[in-house]
Amino acid sequence: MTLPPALRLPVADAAPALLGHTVTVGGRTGVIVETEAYHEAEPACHAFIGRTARTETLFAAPGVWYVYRSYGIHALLNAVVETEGVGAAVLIRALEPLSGLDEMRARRGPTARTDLDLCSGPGKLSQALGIDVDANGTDVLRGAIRLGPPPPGWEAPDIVDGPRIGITKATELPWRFSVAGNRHVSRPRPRA
DNA sequence: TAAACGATGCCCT
DNA sequence: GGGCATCGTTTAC
Repeated sequence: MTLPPALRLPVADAAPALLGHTVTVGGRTGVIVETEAYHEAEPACHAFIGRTARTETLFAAPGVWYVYRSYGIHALLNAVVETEGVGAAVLIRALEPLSGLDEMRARRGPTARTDLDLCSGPGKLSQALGIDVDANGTDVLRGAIRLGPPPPGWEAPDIVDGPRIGITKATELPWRFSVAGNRHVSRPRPRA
C-alpha cells in the first residue's frame, strides 16, 4: 500500500481529490462523497491559533488522521494533508455505505430511519464506523481506520462546491465539495 | 476552578 | 425547513 497522492496536494485540491476514496474500519467500508478543506492560514481552521496540544496532529506529515470531539458528543474525522509543519486537513463529512451495512445500522441505532441516515454527516459516519477520538494521530494505511483508493468501477464524479457548514469564520471560501447528485451527502444541493 | 463554545444531530412544525 | 438539546475541551481568570 502506498499513500494516496491526493494527501500531498494543497488542501483546496486535496479535498475534492479525496472524493471517491474509501474509508474502512473493521468490515465496514464507505465511499467518501463529501469533504471540506481547512488550512492554518484561515480562521475557521483549528490550526489557525498555532501549535497547541489540541492541534499538534494537524501539523504532522500527511498520512495520519486528525480526530477531535465536537459539541462534546461527536467525533469528527479529518485526513491530515500537504506537508509536515503545515496545519492542513480535509474533513470527511459524508460517506456512501458500501459494505458492512448491518453493523452500521446496529451502531447507529433506531434513529437512522433509512440507509441514507447511516453516514450522511461527520458525526454520523464516525458512529456508524466506530471511530472515536482515541484514533487521533493514527496512520491512514496501517491503523484501525484505513484510507483506500476509489473502488473498481468508480468513475470521476461531477463535483459541486460551496460554502462550508457549521462555521462562523471565513464562510466566503467555497471549500466544501460533494459528489453531484449523490443522495448520501449531509446537505444536498449546497448552492441550490 | 469556572465559564464559554462549538467543523452537529435530532425532533418538531 | 427551522429551532434547540448536549457536554467534553479549551481558554480565561
